Amino acid sequence: MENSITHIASLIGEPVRAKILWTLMDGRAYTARELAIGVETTPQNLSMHLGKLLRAGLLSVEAQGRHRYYTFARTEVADAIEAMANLVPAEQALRKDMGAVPIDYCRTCYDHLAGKVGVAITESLVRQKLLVYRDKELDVTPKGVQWFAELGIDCGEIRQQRRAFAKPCLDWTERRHHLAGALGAALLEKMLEAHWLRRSAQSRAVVATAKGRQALEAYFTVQW
Amino acid sequence: MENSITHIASLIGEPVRAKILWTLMDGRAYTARELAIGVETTPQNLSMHLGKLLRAGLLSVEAQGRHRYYTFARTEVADAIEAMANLVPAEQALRKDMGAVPIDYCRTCYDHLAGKVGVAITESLVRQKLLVYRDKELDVTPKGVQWFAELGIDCGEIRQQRRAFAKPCLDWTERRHHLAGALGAALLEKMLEAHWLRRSAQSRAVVATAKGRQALEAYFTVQW
DNA sequence: TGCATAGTTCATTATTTACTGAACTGTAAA
DNA sequence: TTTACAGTTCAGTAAATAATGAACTATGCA
Repeated sequence: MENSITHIASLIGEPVRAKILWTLMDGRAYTARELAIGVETTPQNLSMHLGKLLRAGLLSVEAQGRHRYYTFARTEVADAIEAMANLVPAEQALRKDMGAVPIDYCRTCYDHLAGKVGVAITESLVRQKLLVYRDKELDVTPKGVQWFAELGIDCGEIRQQRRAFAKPCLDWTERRHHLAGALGAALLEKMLEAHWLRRSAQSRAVVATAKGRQALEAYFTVQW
Repeated sequence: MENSITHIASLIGEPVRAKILWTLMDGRAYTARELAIGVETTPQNLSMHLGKLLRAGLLSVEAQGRHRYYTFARTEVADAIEAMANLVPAEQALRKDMGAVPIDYCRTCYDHLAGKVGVAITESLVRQKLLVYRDKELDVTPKGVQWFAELGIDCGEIRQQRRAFAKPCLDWTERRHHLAGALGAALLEKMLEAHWLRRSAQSRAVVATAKGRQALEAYFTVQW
């Protein structure tokens, strides 16, 4: 019923719910049971919290058999959580609070690549002048358009999407930028498709395959 | 002591504190007493809440005689609150919760112009091809650079600033974009300087002077 | 000096809200 | 149709925290 900025902030500002949202930041859908594992609470308590997030329009559910899959209702939710994360002083470790495994090396951030590898790739693309900073945004160069096309990514097509094309996203662990937006999402998708990377079972960590390591070294000179 | 995304969200998610932060969104410094008026609580309760916001690094104080002036510690705080505001469903009125006077006509949003007038000005600049949307960002055209220069605003200089140059900010009341970022702040500053606009005493409302009305009509065809 | 004002601190009370256990619905497999 | 599992709902209880009243510090002004 009641809905306001206060209400929404109070929803995020509760440890169990914050952990739920934090888990969902990888962009995948989770069942209540799966969420309960990372969050460490009882199913009925979790259900109560999910209900609140649902009623506030932050999450959406999709029923599949006896499972109910929860995801963010819209990308703005991830944006808001990101904005809050950027308020946390750098010295303070985020994962301490979130009780997650140390996934600072290679992980996803909502739907794009983050962590040391995400930052390294982004910085390599800038160094190679395939991406450039324009004000506080990122943009592909003509050379970059060609480069992405070789990977099967059509920049013109991605630009049509409603969401931001390519924006720098401040990395929580690295405190440096990695590539976000539609282009960042497309790049991660291609890398998973090409079996360079594989998502791990329960966390936001991503592991590189043997093939992937070679490719990443060749394309971006990412040190392993 | 403790500091995390949960902690920060819970700080924002309390009605009294949310109102404090909301008041400070106009970018000005307020004393505890001034804040108590809009927030409608006792000084000692307000002091408690201000202390919490202070310790979390969201606010900063400056003592001047027996007055203590509170402001946002950094612009990221305003960004985070904005991100939360954008999560509130459109049908829901924000000011209902915040108990403010209806200031949807002409008001400031942190340090730039918002409300009906803010939106009208921004849309006029786009219509006149002085500003253009690039992906999800705004940019000045060569013609726009010249136009801003006539107002005494050096776009090249503003671009040097660390903050975003020109970004569209979703207006809470209008649900349409107004100009934010360094350029938006510079424009408001110039308008106040030229006495086109005058800030009102306690609220975020801004009133146009006779001179200002004429100028706004001439430059932007803003209907009064 | 004395008094009013601005603001804070502290102990106590009141209120909110998250958690617990038990009972309940619906789907899947034996 | 029986058992197991996924998930929710609903009581009561427990824990966290915001508000209250009184006492306190510091500045400004007569």
